[in-house]
Order: sequence, then C-alpha cells, then structure tokens
Amino acid sequence: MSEEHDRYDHQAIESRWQNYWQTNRTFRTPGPGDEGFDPNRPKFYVLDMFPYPSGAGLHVGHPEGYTATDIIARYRRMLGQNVLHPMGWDAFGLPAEQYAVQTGTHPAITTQKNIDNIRRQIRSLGFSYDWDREVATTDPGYYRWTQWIFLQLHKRGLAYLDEVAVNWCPELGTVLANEEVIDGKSERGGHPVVRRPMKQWMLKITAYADRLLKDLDLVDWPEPIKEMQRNWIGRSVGATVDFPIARGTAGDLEAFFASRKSSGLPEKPGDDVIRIFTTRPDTLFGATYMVLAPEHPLVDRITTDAQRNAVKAYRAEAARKSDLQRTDLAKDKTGVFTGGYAINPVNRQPIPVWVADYVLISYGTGAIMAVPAHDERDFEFARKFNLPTPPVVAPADADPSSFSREPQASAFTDEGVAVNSDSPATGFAITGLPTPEAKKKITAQLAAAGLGCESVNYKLRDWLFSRQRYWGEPFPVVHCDKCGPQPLDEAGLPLVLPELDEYKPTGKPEPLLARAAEWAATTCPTCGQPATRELNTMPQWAGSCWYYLRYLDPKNDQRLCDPAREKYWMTPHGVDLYVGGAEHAVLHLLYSRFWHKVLYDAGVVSTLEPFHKLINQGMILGEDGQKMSKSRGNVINPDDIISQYGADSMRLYEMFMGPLDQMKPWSMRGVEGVYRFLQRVWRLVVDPHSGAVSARVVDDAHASAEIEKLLHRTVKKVGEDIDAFKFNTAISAMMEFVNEATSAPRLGRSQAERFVLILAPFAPHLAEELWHRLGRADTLAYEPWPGYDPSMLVQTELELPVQVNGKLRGKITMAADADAAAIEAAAHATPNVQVHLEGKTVRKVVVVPGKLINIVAN
RNA sequence: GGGCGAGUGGCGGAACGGCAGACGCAGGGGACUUAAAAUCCCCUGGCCCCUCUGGGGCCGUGUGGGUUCGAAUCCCACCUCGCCCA
Repeated sequence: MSEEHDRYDHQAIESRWQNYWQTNRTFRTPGPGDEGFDPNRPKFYVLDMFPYPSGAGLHVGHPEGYTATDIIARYRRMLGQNVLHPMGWDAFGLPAEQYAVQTGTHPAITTQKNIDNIRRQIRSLGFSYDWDREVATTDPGYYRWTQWIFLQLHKRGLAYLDEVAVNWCPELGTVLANEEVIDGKSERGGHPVVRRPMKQWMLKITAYADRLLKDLDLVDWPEPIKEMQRNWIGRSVGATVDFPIARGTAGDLEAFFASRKSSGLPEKPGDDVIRIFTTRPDTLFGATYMVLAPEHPLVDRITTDAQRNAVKAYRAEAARKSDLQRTDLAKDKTGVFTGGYAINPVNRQPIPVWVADYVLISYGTGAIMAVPAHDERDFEFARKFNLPTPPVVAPADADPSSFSREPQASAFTDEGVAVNSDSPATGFAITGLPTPEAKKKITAQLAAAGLGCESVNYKLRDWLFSRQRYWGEPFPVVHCDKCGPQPLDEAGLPLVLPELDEYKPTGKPEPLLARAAEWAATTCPTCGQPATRELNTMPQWAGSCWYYLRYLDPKNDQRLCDPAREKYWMTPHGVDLYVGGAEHAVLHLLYSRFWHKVLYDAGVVSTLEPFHKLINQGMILGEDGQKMSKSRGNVINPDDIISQYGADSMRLYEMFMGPLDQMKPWSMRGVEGVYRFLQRVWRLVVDPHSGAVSARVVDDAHASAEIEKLLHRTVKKVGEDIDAFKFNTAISAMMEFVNEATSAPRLGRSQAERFVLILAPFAPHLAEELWHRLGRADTLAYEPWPGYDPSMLVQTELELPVQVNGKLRGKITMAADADAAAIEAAAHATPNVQVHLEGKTVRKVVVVPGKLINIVAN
C-alpha cells in the first residue's frame, strides 16, 4: 500500500504561480515608447468594466466577466498578440461618504482599504492584468484629467449652469439624475425624492444626440443594448407649433398673426405664446385643449384668479411625484383648468388650457396640444373631464367625405386619412390627405404663416452633472460676482478636495463643500477679486467616462494620454472587447460615448467610438435560483470557494455554468465537478505517489494515434469556442479529451504539453505547474497556441443514420467518400429498414453526404 | 400597453435544418477497502413490447397550427417567465 504524497494541492500551486507572475512581471505590457515593445505584433485591447471598491468586496458576479476576459487575454497572448488587459477602481461614490458620516473616517481611508481588499481578491483569482497600469478615479493624478475634460467641455459650450427642476433627495443630501430615481425613490437606498428648481451644471449631451444615434451602426454590440440606447435617445420627427394665448381683442390677435406672417417663426416663442412639439401635426384640427406641465413657466401668467388656488395646490402635489408615477398609463389622469385659453392657429378657435402632470416639463417644450380623438392619454383625460373628442383622422379604408364628425368610442392612433380638417377662414386645409402628406402639407402651411416648422425632438435631456456630495471630483470653476463663473487654468489642475471635519448631510440643498470655507474662498482667475469656488462635485459617472483611455498611459503628467499610445492601442475602432453587466447598457455607455466624441472633436482620440465589441455577462443567482442578497442568506463569497477548491476551480466553474450572457444559478456540486476534473488532469500528468511525471507519459514515438486525432479536434474546438465566447463547450471538449486520455494506456509528452497549453487560459495555475513538471523552465504565458492539422480531423469511416420517412430506423458504417448509390444500397440492406419498407413503394431517397440518408416511401 | 430575449431529462446545460439530451451534477449498480473517504467501471428522458448478456415500438424540446424528405432549430398565433421602455 502506497501513500499519495503529491496530490493536486491547489493552495500551494496557486500561491507559487501568483508569486512567480508578480515577481517576474509576467504580464507587464509594453506600449509605444516602452522598453521591449514590439510594434509588429497585432494589438488587442480587452477591457473589464472596472468595479466600485465596496466594503463588501468581490461578488461572484465580478469574476465571471473577469474570467472571460482573462481567457481571451491569455489566449491572444499565445497567438502572439500584444494584449492590453488592465484593471482599476471606480472609487468615488456615496457609500464611503456615508461610512464617513457614521464613523468620521475619511472617505479616502475607507476607499484605500476597500481597494486593497478587492485587489487582493482579484489577484487571488490569477488574472493576467498589467498591474503597472492600475488607476483609481479618486487619485488626484487621475481626476486632474477628469477636471481637464470638464474644462474642454466648458470651452466648447457643452457645460453650462442652469436653473432646472431637479430630483432632490434630502436623505442623501444631493440631487440625482433622472436615471438614479426609480418609482420616486433614490436608486441607492430607496429614499424619497422631490422635485425642486436649483442652479446646476448641465452637460449638453443633446448636441450629440444625432451622432450618438447614428454611430451605433459602427459598433458590434448586442442588438437589444443598441435598441435601448436608441430608445433612450428617442429621436422623433414632427413639428413645432405656436399657439398664442387668447388676449384682449380680436384686433390684437389679428396683429399677432400678421406680424408672424411677416417676421416668421422666432427662435424663442415669447411669453404670450404656448409652443408645443407634436409628431402628429396632421391632427391640429382635432386639438380641443392644451396641457402645460405643472412646472411650465407660463402657468402663473395664464391662470385666472378664480383658478389660482386650485392650480397652486395641484402643482404642489405634482412636485411630490416622480416622472414614472406621472406617466403610468394605467393610472387615473389628473389635472386642473387654468381658466385661460389659447388660440388654435389653424382655425383660430379658442381652446382651454389645463395643467396636468401627465405632461412632463422635461419632454419636448413641456406643453402639448391635446388631440383626444387620436391619442390614448389625451382621450382618457378628455373623457374624465368631459372635453370634446372630434375625430380628424379616419382609417385609410373609410370614405373621408362621409366620415362622421361624431366622437368615436376609443382613440384612433394609427395613420389614416385626414378628415374635418379644413378652415376656409385661415386657408389651412388637409382633408382627404393620407397622414404622411397631411403632416407635410400642414407643416409647410404653418411655416409659411410663421406659426411652426418641421422639427426633430429627442427624449434625451441634457445631463445634470452636479452633485452636492463630498466624495467626488471638485469642479475646476470659480464664481466671481463680477465675471460670473470662471474656469481655472488647466496648468493649475488638479484642484484637490479639501479636508472636512463633518460629512453629515445638512438636509438643505447646500453642497457639503460649503463647510470648507477656507478652501472655498479664493480669487477670480480673470479679475483677481475675491471669489468663491464651485461647491458642487461631479457625479460618479465622470471618472468612469474615460478610464479606458488612462490605462493607455496611466502615469503621464503632461497629457491625458500620449497620442502615439492612443493611436497604437485604439486603432482602428477603439477597445476591441468590453465586458460588463447589462445594467450599464444606457447610462455609463452613453455618457462614455458622449465624452469620447467630444474628445474626438478636440483631437485627443482618433476613433469615433470608444468600445467596438461589447458583451454583457449574465447575472449569477444563488443556489435557490433567487438573486443573491444578504437578507436571503444565499450569497456566495469568492474567497470561500478559492480557499476550498482553488482559483482555477472557481474560474473553470463560472465558465462551465452555461453561456456567458445568460442568467444562471450557482451550484456547489457543480464546483466540485470541475474540481474533480482538475484532479483528473493532475493525475493524467503527475504520479501522485512519487510526484514524478506519470509513467503513462511516454516518448512521442510511442504515442497513440487515436489520442493524437482527438487532440487535434480538441485544439480546434477550444480555439473556435474561445473566439465565439462559448467557454462552457470548450471546457466540455477538454473534459472529453481527459476522459479519453485517462483510459488510454499511453500519452505522448508533446500531447500532454499541448493539452496543458490549451487548458492554460482557463486554469492557468495548474497549467503552469504541469508545464513546469513536464520539464519546461519558463512561464507558458507566451508559448505559441498549439496548431491542428486539418488532415487529422477527417475521418475515413462514418456512421450514418438511416431514416425511413424521417424516422431513425438503423445505422450503417460507410467509407467517408462512399457515393450515394453505395449508401443507398447499404441502407436498403439494413434489416430493420427492410421491415419498415415492406409493402411500400420508395418515392424518394434523400442522401446528405456525410450526414444521413432518408428513404421516403408509402 | 409596446419592444426585446428565453422556455429542452430530477438539475446546469449541448445540439441551432439532418442520430435530441454532448459535458457536468444528482441517482442506481459494481470493483477496490476491515470500514469509510477518494478513485475506477457500468447504467440512467417517459411509457410499452419481445424469442431478454440483446433487440424493437410509441411518445417526447411551453401550447396549437404551418413550411420541409426531415423542425428543439424556420414561419404564424397563443401561454409563461425575465429584462427594457411607456
């Protein structure tokens, strides 16, 4: 009886090779200008969405994407490419600040501690990052350039201060972007949010709406993600139309229309006109009332004294609701009549103006013409408040001349033919025209009268860029009473965050930085007079908008990034592969694309888009099939898995679970399964009794030809599956190889080596160890990927299924190059086939070479 | 309400116009062992039949239709779940 002295010891192996990689800087990646850089190799930039270093550390979801990118990175290094594979920290953010409120610990200290912990966890998984390129958004050497980019935006007129209705969250002590508010509560923490007007920095992302939309065609992203971005941008074509507010005398109105006719449509509508955007100008004759959003500036002016109290109460109530609550179709419409009237420009009819919260100040002009006969929401509203609903569009198959003027039972929202849409008094006339022509004609008539124009509207709003938090990038701006807001000189950056002694939110919408009175007091860079620094900070999105560029040249203190390095790594289409969660489908990816395009216009980057191919990893659920959460107690901690089964098992299991982009539940049994596989690999090469190379590993001259063939097939499949991100089936193929190789008596040394090489991207520690034990001195990280010989893949004999009427009735073994006649003859000779053909006439025989034969008979 | 995606054994999944269930897990049987663990070998979709160390039939990829010699795969409708938008 012999003891096993040298079993698969994942802990020893993994710490040995992690130390080796670190001390030898195995994955240092030289770029242009660096020692050891080889410009002749093709480059590949494979990027993970960098994590927020939370106190809870790594979640099992993180290593899923990181393992996928690491496999790609290691594989492509073996293909001889220069692989850029960096990691960093999205380290500004609220949790560290909230912890500071509770304990008084400076957020920088908490952040550093969390980064150290999560870096340790990531290192323990053996990822091949170039740690020399690590960045943290909280590092002044990093945010100096975030501030610099802000100055470029400002210089281009893309950053401006505006008094806007914001989502103010008293609990968090900050305003939030629309995207950060869900169901009237803050996305983080679920605290109540109210709307209030405040002066804020805005970024003019709308100026890039068209390019952000169009250039989606350039990138290789999952179609649903592109679609979500398209919807978010929400481009729609229609018309802008001005409705004058009803005024004193008929003569005043005449004067208004006459002056519009001569001067044309003004840029700004003026305060006696309600400007609206509509995608259906062809329904103007059906407009029976108008609606202003509660926040609309004309509300006060138009409201009559009799209605003033009701309108005031209504506006207060609306301020407490979120946009979502306000637009929910299922919900009852609410609203209040202002007492005022506007004039429909196409027929000069006065129509009542209401205030209702189903109209959002943030969409279009914040006012609408309501056409209840042809819009669901207007129809519901009109029915509730007994407003008329005359039809002005008939279904295309109806007769327009006899079409009823009676209200219909429901809103007809499709295109059709305009009816009841002529006004001899004004000359507007579109009756009988199909919807597209009607739109065109009435828009042209409006333009001629100076009352409207064709226009494009976006759902996308400008980006609210101020936060009242402490732990974010300070704005490089000074407010001067005389000169207004003045940007700091670029050379003076970074503007470093001041120290605070207290982080608690004040409950007032005053930024926390107001507490740093000494820091805030400065002089105006333009006139030299005393001035105050901008006290807001930037949102967390800022730092993550451009981090992929800093990795290219992380230590440069002269520029954001050296142009030669940018060109080498980003040509021809940016980051080659970007992997992360689908939750960033809209915000991060849209903001990032926006900044990238601005930097492109500024000549800082050379590509139109930052990220070429995008993959979203799916969520990993708990063993109970539920989302992992502390309260459910189903959270899996990567540290536990690594200490018990090892990093290689963790990596392999996460890839074996199923397709990368799908949601899938965790299974401890599954981890044990891949752990057993790795043990089998170990025993295939190493004799566990002696620790020497197994006696099964022999000179190549004595290797099995069958195993050689299987190995070629496996090499081909693993390579192709990696290219297709089908890591689960690549692992299956390697399992099949190991099953066969284990039951074969001999394994050639080069066969063992080649198998170790294809396993290496998946289980790098074990592969390095086996490579070493097979007598190789160096790391295998840069060994060439094994090739395969296509002639080894062809089979001389094939087993072909034989079908009768599409049902499997037998199998025949044929030479691979057998002709159809021979196959047919062999099929007919099969006993079970004869049984099923008995008494039937063969009508047709389908022979698919190399696949099957189907005999059709009746 | 709209858009997109997904429904395959006891479980994760594979196959994506050509032998459904690769690979793994779980389960059953056996070998080794004083015993256990570990390891190795065999079986394993459901129902049924026969002359039973084997062989065969029917059913089966959410439901119902369709296209095709042939459909898990393509088309239409529906159901359920998930995500996004309203």
